Amino acid sequence: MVSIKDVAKHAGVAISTVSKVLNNYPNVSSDTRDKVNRAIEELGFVPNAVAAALSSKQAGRVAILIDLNTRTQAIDEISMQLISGAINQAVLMNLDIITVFFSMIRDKSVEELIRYFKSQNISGIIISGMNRESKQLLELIASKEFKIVVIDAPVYNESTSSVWIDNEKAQYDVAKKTTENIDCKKILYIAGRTDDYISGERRRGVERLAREFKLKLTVKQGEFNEKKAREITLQYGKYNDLIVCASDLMAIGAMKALIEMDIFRPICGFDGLALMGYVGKQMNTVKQDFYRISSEAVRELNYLMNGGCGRNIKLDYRLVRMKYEDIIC
Amino acid sequence: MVSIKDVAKHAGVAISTVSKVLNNYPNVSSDTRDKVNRAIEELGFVPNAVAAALSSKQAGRVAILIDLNTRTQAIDEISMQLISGAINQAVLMNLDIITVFFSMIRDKSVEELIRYFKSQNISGIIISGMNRESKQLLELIASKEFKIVVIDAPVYNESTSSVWIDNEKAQYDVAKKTTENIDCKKILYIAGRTDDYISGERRRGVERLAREFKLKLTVKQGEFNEKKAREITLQYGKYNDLIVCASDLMAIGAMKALIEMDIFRPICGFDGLALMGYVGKQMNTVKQDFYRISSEAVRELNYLMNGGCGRNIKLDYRLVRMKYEDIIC
DNA sequence: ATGATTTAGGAAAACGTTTTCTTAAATGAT
DNA sequence: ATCATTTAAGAAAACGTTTTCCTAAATCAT
Repeated sequence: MVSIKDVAKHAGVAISTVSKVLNNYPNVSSDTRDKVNRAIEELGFVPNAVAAALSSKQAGRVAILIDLNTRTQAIDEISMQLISGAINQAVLMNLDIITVFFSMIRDKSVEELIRYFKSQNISGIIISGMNRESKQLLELIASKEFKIVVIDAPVYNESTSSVWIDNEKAQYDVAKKTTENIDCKKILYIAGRTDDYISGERRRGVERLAREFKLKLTVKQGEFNEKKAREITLQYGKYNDLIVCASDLMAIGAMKALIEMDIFRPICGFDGLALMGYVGKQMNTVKQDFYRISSEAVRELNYLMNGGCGRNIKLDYRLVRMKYEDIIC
Repeated sequence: MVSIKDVAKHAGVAISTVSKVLNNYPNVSSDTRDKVNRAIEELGFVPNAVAAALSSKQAGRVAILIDLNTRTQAIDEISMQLISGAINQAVLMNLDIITVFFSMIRDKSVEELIRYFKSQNISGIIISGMNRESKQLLELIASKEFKIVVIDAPVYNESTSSVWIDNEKAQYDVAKKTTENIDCKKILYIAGRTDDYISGERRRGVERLAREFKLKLTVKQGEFNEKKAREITLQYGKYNDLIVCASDLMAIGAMKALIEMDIFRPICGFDGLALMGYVGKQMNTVKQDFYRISSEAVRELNYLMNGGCGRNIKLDYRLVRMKYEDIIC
């Protein structure tokens, strides 16, 4: 392996000079710079990022945590969007990013998590999908040992930021919009996982709607689970005028149930998955731009790691009607 | 940051002794071992993997290459399966794995690719989805600078292995099975991307079937693109008795076309995506176990990196009829 | 022309490990 | 009891960088 030492010798300069050229330091004459660059070229030298990371005490790496265990189509789509957004932004900002998958760290204690991050020189973390599995992550966030950006949960201290959309308002909006064209007295709400932060928010949104318009609201726990949503709909669907689901996946479950029972009820979902383009029915939903969300998260993490103070970044969403033609590319 | 030096001082031993304890070297008395372990405990010491990687000249890291640019549902699902399988296997084998996304390296020359891998201390690579974007990767494979496992393309030299399923036979099998219950004289085959290795294989499979059973075969290039498959089906679907597609996604496109034209033709797909459970129609397809494929790839890479010689690992597939109940979990 | 300031470039320490030698102590064989 | 062998543990070099400090030369102001 050809090292900086070889380059220095070949160019007839000191190691430190090569390093300065490599890192675009000012105090190098263009003569020397050329000489060094020529040597680099001739020797095919590639700087070793591992050594550089060890040597420089600078910030360290950024990690994005992705849940690998929840195996559903919907999660695949969201995860990949999050990953894409984060990586592209990181490349743009020249950050060393690493994708860490939950299965690698699941069931580990906070200490072990911290261990892992420390051992990997990770000092900035992006966390999405805070839920019951993430209790440890919450502890991690509280510890202030790292700079952290949380997606969709406005919990923060000075070393933590969050990137989120207003789930309460979004749920309200999409449900309201769907009621507008129909005669709606009774709403069935299929809620998300009880201990998910966003579940509470969304539920409050539909509750506010019911209150404001004096609608009868039935709330059932769907756990973000398609099958469960189907069962709930089979049981309660026909007694309601509208079925509001806290996720697209559950909306699909509800739709299947309606088809089975051969009745029609309007449904609305939440997330704006491309998957919705494949289910054959149109549906109102809240389209979240996960790609954008995680790009923003990376940008915010960079801000934190450069000494910025924690804050909440609110992003917008769009109400859309999903159908085949909207999605296919 | 507490380092091995602090541990040594605290335990009253030399640095090298701590290192020996850390790496379970034999020549350490249990007394010393205990002393060191106590110090590690008390100081909350976490070994720095970066430093260790720099110091030890050992094998280096494993990378799995995932394409991030082809933005479709199907790819999301396959990618996530590949990632899951690889990561879980790597954790099991205690390998340091890193997921590298194509967008980070796309449009870069082979030299730059090699640069990247070198700089990241990567010496083993898993490559999937060899196609026109991957020409550079082919060069990389030829270079023998790294140990490489290619998924679904049996190209190898002594430092390269491949993990694959018999695409020719699988395409033959699924198409044959679908013909069995119908009166089939004419087949429309919607092929994959011309320069994809697997496309050629699959095409040969259906050609063999046509030859053996004296069927009229019309082959059109679908490019693994749903929209294109839809268009092809709109144009040629009604003149054929069976539509065989080189991927599930194209099968979905074909299905949409049939629905639009309000005619029925049996269709078969390829891949066994969970997505197929959402499209509302049953379809025969070839189920590939991508999770298993990439676990095997990691195992094989480990074998190569330990001095093993390149070889082909053939995995099996299953013919399945995909429908809602099969998929939902 | 002189002294003060800037600048280019080098020497060497540091980052946190692993690994190779060495040495002193402990054990074994006679 | 002596010498040979094994064993535990430490010293120090190495890995490939970055960074700090220093020196000599060059530039500037007077």
